[in-house]
Amino acid sequence: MNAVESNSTAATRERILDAAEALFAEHGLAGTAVRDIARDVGLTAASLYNHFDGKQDLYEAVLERGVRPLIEIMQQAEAEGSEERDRGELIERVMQHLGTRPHLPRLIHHEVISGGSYLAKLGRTWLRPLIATGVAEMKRQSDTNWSEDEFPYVLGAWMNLVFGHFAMAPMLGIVFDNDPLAPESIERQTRFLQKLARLMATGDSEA
Amino acid sequence: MNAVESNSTAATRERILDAAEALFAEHGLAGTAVRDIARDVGLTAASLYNHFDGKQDLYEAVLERGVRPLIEIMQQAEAEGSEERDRGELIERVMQHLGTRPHLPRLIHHEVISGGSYLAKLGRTWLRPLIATGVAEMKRQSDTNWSEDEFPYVLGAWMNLVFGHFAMAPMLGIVFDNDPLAPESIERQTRFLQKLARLMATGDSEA
Amino acid sequence: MNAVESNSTAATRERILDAAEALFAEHGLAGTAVRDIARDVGLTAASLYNHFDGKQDLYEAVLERGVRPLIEIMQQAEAEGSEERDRGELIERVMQHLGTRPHLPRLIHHEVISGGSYLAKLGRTWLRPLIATGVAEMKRQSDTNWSEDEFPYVLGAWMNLVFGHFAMAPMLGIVFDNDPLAPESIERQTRFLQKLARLMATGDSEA
Amino acid sequence: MNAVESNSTAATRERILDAAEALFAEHGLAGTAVRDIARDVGLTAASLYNHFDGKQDLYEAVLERGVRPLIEIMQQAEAEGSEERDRGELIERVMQHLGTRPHLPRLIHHEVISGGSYLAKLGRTWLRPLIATGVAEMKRQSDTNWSEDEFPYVLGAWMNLVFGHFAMAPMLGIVFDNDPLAPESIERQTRFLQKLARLMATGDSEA
DNA sequence: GATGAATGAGGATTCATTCAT
DNA sequence: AATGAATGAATCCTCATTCAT
Repeated sequence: MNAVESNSTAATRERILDAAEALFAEHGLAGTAVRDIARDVGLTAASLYNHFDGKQDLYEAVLERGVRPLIEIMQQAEAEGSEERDRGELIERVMQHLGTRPHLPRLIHHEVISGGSYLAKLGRTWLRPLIATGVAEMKRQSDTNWSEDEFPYVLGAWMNLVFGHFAMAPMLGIVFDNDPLAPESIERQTRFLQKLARLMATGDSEA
Repeated sequence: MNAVESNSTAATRERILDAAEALFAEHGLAGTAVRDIARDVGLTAASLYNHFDGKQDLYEAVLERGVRPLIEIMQQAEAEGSEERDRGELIERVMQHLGTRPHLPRLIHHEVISGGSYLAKLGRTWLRPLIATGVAEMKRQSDTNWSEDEFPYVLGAWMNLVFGHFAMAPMLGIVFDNDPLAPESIERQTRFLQKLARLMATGDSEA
Repeated sequence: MNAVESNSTAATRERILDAAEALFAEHGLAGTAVRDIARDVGLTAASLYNHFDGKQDLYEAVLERGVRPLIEIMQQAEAEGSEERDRGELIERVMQHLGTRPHLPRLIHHEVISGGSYLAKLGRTWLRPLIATGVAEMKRQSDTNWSEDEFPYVLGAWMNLVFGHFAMAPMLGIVFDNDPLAPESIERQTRFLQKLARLMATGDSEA
Repeated sequence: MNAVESNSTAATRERILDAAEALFAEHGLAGTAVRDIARDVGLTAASLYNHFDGKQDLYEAVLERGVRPLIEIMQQAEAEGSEERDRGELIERVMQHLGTRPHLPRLIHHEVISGGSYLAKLGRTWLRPLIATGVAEMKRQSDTNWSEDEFPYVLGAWMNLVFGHFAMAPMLGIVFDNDPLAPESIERQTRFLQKLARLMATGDSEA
């Protein structure tokens, strides 16, 4: 009974996180009402406080849950070493993951744009080490069009290209009259980015 | 005297737009309090209502004022015809303009991410025609690595690269420890994008 | 020029009173915005203050202008003496006047129901003397069904019958599917009240 | 416990309705501040929103609660059939009820005068059927002074006489120097109206 | 006499949060 | 764990009024 009970509450917690993620992604922290999150879960606002300490706490839990797998993908790629690693494969993994959690990029964009308090943690603690590795990696590669002081720009560009596809989806959908979040759109964007990666690295689109 | 008078009231309107632009860009529509905009202008919230019909109206005026010059830059480039036009020059013009109005990309990101009501107008009325021209243009060029059905992805990528630099500035600043909005950062990003443009078009970074 | 000028301002004053009368009658003092009155006259709210000291002042001017002719009708009837006076004729005169100023009864109802400050003046200064005369008059008449202590009820009934027709017009219109303010409706109501007056006085509908 | 709980919250709702009824009757919808209603109940304005959806909703609930018993009295009288029914008794019942809820007539007057949105419902849904029955009833009676096309005027007159006594109470109180809402005043007005009813029906005040 | 701009006061409503049940 | 009720703090907005022009 206890197990079931705590299963059930863990499930509730997760459902709250799901609802919150969707709403925070769409309306941002300020634009999302606790009551609306609760409603989407089938609860009262008061009940949320049995699971989270407050709106801010819930928001951070959503970010945490969303960002962690991304970090892990990057760290794993880093750990696998440069030999086995394939630029294209990393792109694919990240795109695949974001296709599963399409709210995440918008969530992060909101946070970044607003210069939220979670931003520093995100940037300094997680992104910076990864970037360092990325730069180190680029240095070791010889087949590149970029000089060392251009590396940050290359990495920034990748960040914008990958996240932008998801975050700007509503606009892209209108402009190009398709759904950028549909699996096949993600697939095509993945291939496009892989091709671009080859171009950027070697100037050879078939490399 | 009359000129001064209308100068003064027009100036007030402009000052309100300035303050609103900064706050909306940082906190979004929901996260910005009318009273805070007013305070930044040195007015009471009530006074704003002598100049705008409400928060929503003000928000749209800010977007309108911000987006219009962008559209004009694009339309002008389009009008100049393909001979005289230089890919690199368009990138430079847009980057220069956004350097002047660094709030704009965040503003647009907010709007896009939230799927705001202004979005449809933005996309359908202004962006789509420009995209159409862009696509037509790409078709006419032979020195390209891209097939026709990849064009939208190329154009989407450019949108994300240009706007992303400004919108994600807070994060980039933390990660790379510099100020992406500083003139020389913008300059370098411009050169980076121009180089990338050459790569994307021909696979030759020195083209 | 001066004469024209002051004519024109007097006319403006009157137009303001007209607009205010209509709005106050419909929405009451609290429910009417100064700006709406101004708009109906083609002015700005600020301009009203060139003609009236404020909302309250304007309201009282409207009441004053509306009530005065009523008082005069009553006083004139009183002055004419009992011989020449005809119950039916007084009813007719009042009904005719109210047909001309159909807002007045609603205006007065608002004031009465809210126990407004003008009420006491209205009641004590003007109505009470008239009532006194009315009572005296009824006493002198022998052809009546009413005892002396019923007189106030009779007079109150008349007040409600006459004013009610106009004040309750919106409801009567719905219930009976006609327009109680149309001249012929007023005409018929007048004849109805005259017949009722004969009944009340003598019990004889043909008297 | 549950019963107490739901008693307590239902009681709060009722207390809000009581306070709102009094204030709406005196100042109308526009003239009444939600905060004042709350204060009279011993609550914060925000708390009212736990019980009602807003000012308008509360207003309609007050009207609904007030009008329903009236409708029921009329429908019951109608159902009892004409034999057992006594004109005088219906008058008495209505007067007695209004004596209990003296705010009601002013409330309705406000609504009628302002042509409020509840008015149509009131008139069309409830009053019109009753009027139809009233007219049918009058037709069946032979001892009357009125022709068929006068019936609406007779019924309108009754409406004004009964409601007017309460709605115009503040003015009547000043003019006749008594309290029209005191039980004995209501009693006397009832007897006056009954006598008037006999006069109107047969021309015989002793019938 | 008319008006645009400014404002203090207030007014309806929302919101995050607490707490007793 | 869930909730109805309560609330202080905000938020958007309206309003009557003033004043310089």
